[in-house]
Amino acid sequence: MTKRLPTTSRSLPIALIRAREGVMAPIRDMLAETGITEQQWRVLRVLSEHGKLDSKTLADRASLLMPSLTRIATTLRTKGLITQVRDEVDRRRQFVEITPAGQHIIDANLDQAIKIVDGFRDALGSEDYETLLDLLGRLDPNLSAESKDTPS
Amino acid sequence: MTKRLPTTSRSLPIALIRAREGVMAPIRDMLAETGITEQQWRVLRVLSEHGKLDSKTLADRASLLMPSLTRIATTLRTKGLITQVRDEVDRRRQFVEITPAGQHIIDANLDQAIKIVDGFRDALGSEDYETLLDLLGRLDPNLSAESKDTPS
DNA sequence: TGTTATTAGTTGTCATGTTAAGTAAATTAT
DNA sequence: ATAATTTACTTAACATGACAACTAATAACA
Repeated sequence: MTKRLPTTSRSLPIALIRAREGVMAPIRDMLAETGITEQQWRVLRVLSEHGKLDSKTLADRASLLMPSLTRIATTLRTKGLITQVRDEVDRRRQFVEITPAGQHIIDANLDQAIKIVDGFRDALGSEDYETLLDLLGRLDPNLSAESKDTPS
Repeated sequence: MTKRLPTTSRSLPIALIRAREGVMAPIRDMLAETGITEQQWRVLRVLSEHGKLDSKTLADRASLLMPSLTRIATTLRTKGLITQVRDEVDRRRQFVEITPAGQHIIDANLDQAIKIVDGFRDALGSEDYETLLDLLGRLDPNLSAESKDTPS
């Protein structure tokens, strides 16, 4: 009998997809009422948390590829949720900043977002929840490689 | 001080995205040489494992939405990797089956796919690897709800 | 039997993921 | 200082994800 890949139900890639789907569903539902997507929410979140950032750093922190960020930024700018200004020193770069309207969306949804996240922590139990985050982190090449800081 | 969402680095949704990216990257690289996408590979895998299936079941097992499967099936049929035949009993339904050419792609990449998957298991250690799959399963509504079967 | 509801798939639309190629500006090397 | 290279995006093209609307066929029901 030859080697076999694990059954789809025990396949790591598929397990990750399904878990992600399970987690994102309620978040998407919440955001749908606000009219923004999950990725747009992530961008606003990062900007709200870190303030003005250049596109590269923003893309990295929001786990988005640059082409995606370019389009998302266009959308968010059109919606008046962010502003973009070119760096006068290095004119290739661009800084992105959240607007009051954008911050308002964060403020209006933060509590519910926290509840959803807490719901998953409760469902797993905080111990297993932390274990899961650690294990997932070990699959992230950007983390497992440079074992560093990242203050909680 | 008000409540705050976890930092992106400890955010479950983002951790899932990044872990998925870390796992899929090498698999995508492998498949790129074959000219098929990750989703197309999943479809072929499921068909190879379960034989002829109706679209609904296939979509479910490959974790794809029906609209996506419709398009993927068109692509795979064009490439000659699957065949589709209408169910003569219930003419709404359609059966999908892998062709020898499709099976050939599976055969030609299975060993390497196994190596990649085993690589992650080794990296985590088989104990943590199983723990991870269990925890991910608990985030999947389709599993955590109907705690049943799924023989390994 | 005729109407209605349900089911299996398809199609349309918009937003992203992904990769490749293109642009403009800054940096390095000769 | 000029050419080659690198960097920070942007644009293009194709495949999916997600959701809504639509078609065809079957099942339910009055």
